[in-house]
Amino acid sequence: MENNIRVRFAPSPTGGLHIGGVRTILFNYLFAKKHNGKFILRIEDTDQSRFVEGAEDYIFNCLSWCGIKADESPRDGGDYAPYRQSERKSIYRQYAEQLVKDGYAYYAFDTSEELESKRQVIENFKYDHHSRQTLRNSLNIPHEAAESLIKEGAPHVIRIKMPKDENIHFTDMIRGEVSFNSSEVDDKVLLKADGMPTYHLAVVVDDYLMKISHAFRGEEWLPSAPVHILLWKYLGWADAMPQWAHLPLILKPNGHGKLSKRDGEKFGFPVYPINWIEPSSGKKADGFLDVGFLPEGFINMLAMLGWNDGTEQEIFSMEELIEKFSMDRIHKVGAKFDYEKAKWFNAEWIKRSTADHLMPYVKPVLSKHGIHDADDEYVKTIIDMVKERCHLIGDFYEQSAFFFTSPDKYDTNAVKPKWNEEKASFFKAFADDLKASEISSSLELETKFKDLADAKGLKTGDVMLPFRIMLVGGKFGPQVFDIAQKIGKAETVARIEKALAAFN
RNA sequence: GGCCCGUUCGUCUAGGGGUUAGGACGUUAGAUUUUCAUUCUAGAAACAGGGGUUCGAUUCCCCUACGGGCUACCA
Repeated sequence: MENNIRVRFAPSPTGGLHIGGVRTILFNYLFAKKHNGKFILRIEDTDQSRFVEGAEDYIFNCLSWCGIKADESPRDGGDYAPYRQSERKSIYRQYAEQLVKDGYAYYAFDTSEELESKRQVIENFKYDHHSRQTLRNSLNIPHEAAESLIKEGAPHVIRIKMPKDENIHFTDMIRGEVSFNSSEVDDKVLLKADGMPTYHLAVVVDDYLMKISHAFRGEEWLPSAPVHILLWKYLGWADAMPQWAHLPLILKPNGHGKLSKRDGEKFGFPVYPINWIEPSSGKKADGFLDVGFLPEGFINMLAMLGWNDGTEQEIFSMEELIEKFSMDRIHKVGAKFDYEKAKWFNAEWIKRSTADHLMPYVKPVLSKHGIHDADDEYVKTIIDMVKERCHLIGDFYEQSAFFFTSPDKYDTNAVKPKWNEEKASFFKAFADDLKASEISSSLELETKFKDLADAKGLKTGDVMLPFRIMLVGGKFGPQVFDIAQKIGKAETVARIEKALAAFN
């Protein structure tokens, strides 16, 4: 089915893509897919001073891990290439000049330093309809003078000339009617001195040229929406203007401000999908992938932060999200991030996943801890045995290491106080007994264990825990006889004998 | 400061003129698991405040308070 829904997002490769950005992208993507439209990814790399090498790859890696693929992007191509703003530089100037010619914008020659010093002297200084008459711009100096200044190569920017006291209103898909008074908004720079456009110009020009139908972005853009609305009008494209949606922000867990990149370290949870090396400090910040999230759990958690389908369902796959997604159920308010709940989503996904699906995630974890050559089928049965007690992928190591290696340390506090000669002799006899017999099921093993305990005049309960400690090392793990059966008779005997030596 | 957006358990949220205000995370207690986790059962826990409108307001309107966003030649 072909339609004209074209949704876009434009991340900037200036710093890692954090979860707020990913969620905005996710909502863009869900809406596009829901309506059989196209999801377009443009790269906002016009701020060269903050551009970070490798950051664009990083964005694509993150999205790929999340299972989000753009229909058009610098990587995937499309009808409106190029998709990097830096490569579209030549396009923007002509539109900025057109605005100047039509009287909607002007050249300004003030340097950043000059404006900065004004800001320090004048409280709440704004470049607006009041102050522009006193500043160095083409509205105040003769036309010819301005022209020649530009010819001489004098540094200049192009600013929008915001009208005085005009009511600018538009309909936001999430907030409904929103209105601003144009006098409140300053004369934003559209084209910078280096010839690059600012976001304000670029977003309008690109959205127009790329035939974008829906423009979704974070709530932090709401105050500059009037600039963009005016630009659509001034460029004569009012009829083609996309529908707007300003998505709520993700807030810090304590509610004080929007979640920032530094909060990961501060609060002890990841803020990036996959690990990101902060260019300024060289510090590596683990991502959700690194701490053991499944992409399904991550996406599910993000989607539920500010959206729900109106039922009590909380677990959604990407396919279900696409099917059930609707704009009118997106919240207006920012949501505080809750890492505990995030982990719960992940645990649910681990429990619901098959061993086959989990294999590629679990294997590297085991291998990191030196468990390399385990048989795949064996690992799969182990995964099914322990997955319900794992919240993060890394938990698979602690929960299953004893299936592969004999414990080196024992929780002796759990055994020692009640340890005695009788128990020692029971285990010795049990080990000897095992050596001499064929065991095929855990039930058979259990019966043998209990019978022997009876014969020795011991309560089964008194020797169960020591047995577990011998096999596992601690008070955790699945059914003890299942473990014994899994690791096999020889290994069970070996572990009993090894532990016996350690306990005495 | 100005402008904009918002406010239901600690957190994520459902609801909507008359409800015992529902669910989930977390938390507490209990059961199951002779361990731990899972699972199950039960409990504590919310409509920011004040004015209207109305027979009736958590729901609609206004004000206040509080929170968030923006206020760059950053996005």
